[in-house]
Amino acid sequence: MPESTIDYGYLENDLGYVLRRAQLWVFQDLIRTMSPVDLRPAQYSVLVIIHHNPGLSQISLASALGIERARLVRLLDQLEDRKLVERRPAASDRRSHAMHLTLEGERTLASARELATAHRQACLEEFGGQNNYTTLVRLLAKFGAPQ
Amino acid sequence: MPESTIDYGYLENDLGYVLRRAQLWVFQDLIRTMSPVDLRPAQYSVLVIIHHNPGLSQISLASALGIERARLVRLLDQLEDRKLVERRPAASDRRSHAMHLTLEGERTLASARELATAHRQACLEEFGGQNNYTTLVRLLAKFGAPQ
DNA sequence: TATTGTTATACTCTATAACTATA
DNA sequence: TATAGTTATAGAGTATAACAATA
Repeated sequence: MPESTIDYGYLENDLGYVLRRAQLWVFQDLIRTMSPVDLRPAQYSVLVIIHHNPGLSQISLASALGIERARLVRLLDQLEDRKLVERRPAASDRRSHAMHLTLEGERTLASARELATAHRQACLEEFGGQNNYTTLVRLLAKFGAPQ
Repeated sequence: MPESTIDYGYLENDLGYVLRRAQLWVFQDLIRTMSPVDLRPAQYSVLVIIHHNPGLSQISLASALGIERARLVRLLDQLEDRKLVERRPAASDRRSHAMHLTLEGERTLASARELATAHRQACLEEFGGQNNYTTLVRLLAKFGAPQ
């Protein structure tokens, strides 16, 4: 039975359903385009946030990414094993770590950024142009955004 | 260090990042509002598709949902254990199953539908109105949609 | 040979609770 | 007491490969 005969009911007007389909597509394309630097979406976003906020704590980082601090620990373990990030002792609070990118981390992020350009272009084309893309990002940014 | 000092860099203009944040919010709200009928988003969408396409095969169902057929097996096992769906032998192809909702499955879906109304209302309010919601769904439906 | 459903495996991600060392 | 980081566990979801029954 071909897919074209499927009736999606009200699911095709369900925000959760279309969000999931879209995110699946975008993440798969991101994973594919990032494969030369071997970064998954979560790892990439960790590097971006640390780059723009050197010295921030793990709890701030987890909050910015919208993930649990327990999940962040293993993410950072992997990136630290690959010598891309560093946990340094925080000056003011000895419980806390100050997160920094290593030189290689900065280099990897720079490469990732170039690859991200190709990914963004793929999204633009898949989606139907700059205007729709911009509108979409603007509308989505209102949801669950860290204030 | 308060979150308000975080610099998200270009991440806040990254489609994958905002998609993930939005989906997280919507799914969490959906899980919360569906808790009286104990259905997760994937389970709910299974019931919806079967209801609108009684007798369809597992492979068609998996394709409609954008999940692997191996993943669907366990989803259906759970729902069948709860007597919400039935795998019946397909008339034309003895390899295949014809999926149906039980009477209790139809009742549960009807309850879920009513709860979904509250969820939709929560999304509308979180997001900022019917117009934005409709625009968003329309733009997202172009991504990775089954043709 | 190819397809449908199944089983198995490995990995990612989410959600929680509890522990330690500091505050 | 509360907080930052960690460890452990359970479940959900994703991605593959292989298998039996059937086409």
